[in-house]
Amino acid sequence: MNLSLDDIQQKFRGCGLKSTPQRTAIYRALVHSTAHPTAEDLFAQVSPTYPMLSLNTVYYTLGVLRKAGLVQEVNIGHDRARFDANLSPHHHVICLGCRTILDVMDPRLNRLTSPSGLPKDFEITNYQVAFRGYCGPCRRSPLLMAT
Amino acid sequence: MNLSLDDIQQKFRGCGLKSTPQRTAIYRALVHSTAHPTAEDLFAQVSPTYPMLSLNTVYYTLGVLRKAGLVQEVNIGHDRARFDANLSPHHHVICLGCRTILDVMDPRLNRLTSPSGLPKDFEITNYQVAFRGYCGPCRRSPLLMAT
DNA sequence: TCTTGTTTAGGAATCATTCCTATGTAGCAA
DNA sequence: TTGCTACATAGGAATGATTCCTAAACAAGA
Ligand SMILES: [Mn+2]
Ligand SMILES: [Mn+2]
Ligand SMILES: [Zn+2]
Ligand SMILES: [Zn+2]
Repeated sequence: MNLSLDDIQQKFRGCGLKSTPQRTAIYRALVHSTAHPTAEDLFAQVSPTYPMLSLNTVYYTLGVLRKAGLVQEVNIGHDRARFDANLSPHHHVICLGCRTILDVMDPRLNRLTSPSGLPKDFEITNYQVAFRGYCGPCRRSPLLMAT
Repeated sequence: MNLSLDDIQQKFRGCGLKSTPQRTAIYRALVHSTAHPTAEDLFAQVSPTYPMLSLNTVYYTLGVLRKAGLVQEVNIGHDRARFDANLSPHHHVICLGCRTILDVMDPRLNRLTSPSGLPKDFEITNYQVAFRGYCGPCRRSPLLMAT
């Protein structure tokens, strides 16, 4: 993941998106992260360089990028939304202790066939596997384990 | 799913849970549903028979039942929480139009092996496959399709 | 029956996200 | 280069699901 500012502007133009400093910075922070950050995480990361940045703009920008297909929302749990600029087909493993989300790129998981027992007229567009468990550090300090 | 009131009281006692009319009614409504209802759905369903019921109690009860292992939260999207009393290992298919959640019982999905590329000390406790797409009715009225 | 810890109802609080709106600006065309 | 216009931004208010708080009710065991 090493996109230059020019690459990003290129990408924005290709999608018919205006290129603004805030938008570029937010997308860049997301592309360079593998942590599946929240809107607030991104706000905290970009804020120092753009002190006027509003959290609202982060939400708006993420919405725009999502509609443009540059960003996906990772739907883990019903708590706060987390975002991912990694568009290659992949899956996730979530630590129930620290809520870390790791990418799972195992190609075997991308070859699941349509499941049996579906209504015939249901059309599946994609699927995602979510593994849950506890990472090493969280296993060693079980005090913090969530229910 | 045809649990009598006695069966439910039995089950509660087996888990060390007190048996109250509200708790029984809420669990019964959930057991008899395959719609993965929200707390408010359950409140609306049980309310007519218990006019004094508080939505708060529904949340509290669902929390108790979840901790007791009688109910699972189905983590689809980060919007409102939906609940499931079906404890047999199964997966879900979600219609992105009407947000319906259907059970997927295909046994092949319960035999996925641990994915490659995980940190060695990560311990996976379970996983869930979420298929997304559009059901027949939603495909035929694309006006309502969500982004 | 008495006691006690749990459960309930209802109201207030929280907090992520969305809505509203005035101002700013990117990108295009003259 | 300049001006226009639609889109973007900031900031404050509103929303809505969920949680917190507290007093009263009650299930279950002694
Ligand atoms: Mn990812
Ligand atoms: Mn289910
Ligand atoms: Zn962890
Ligand atoms: Zn549908």
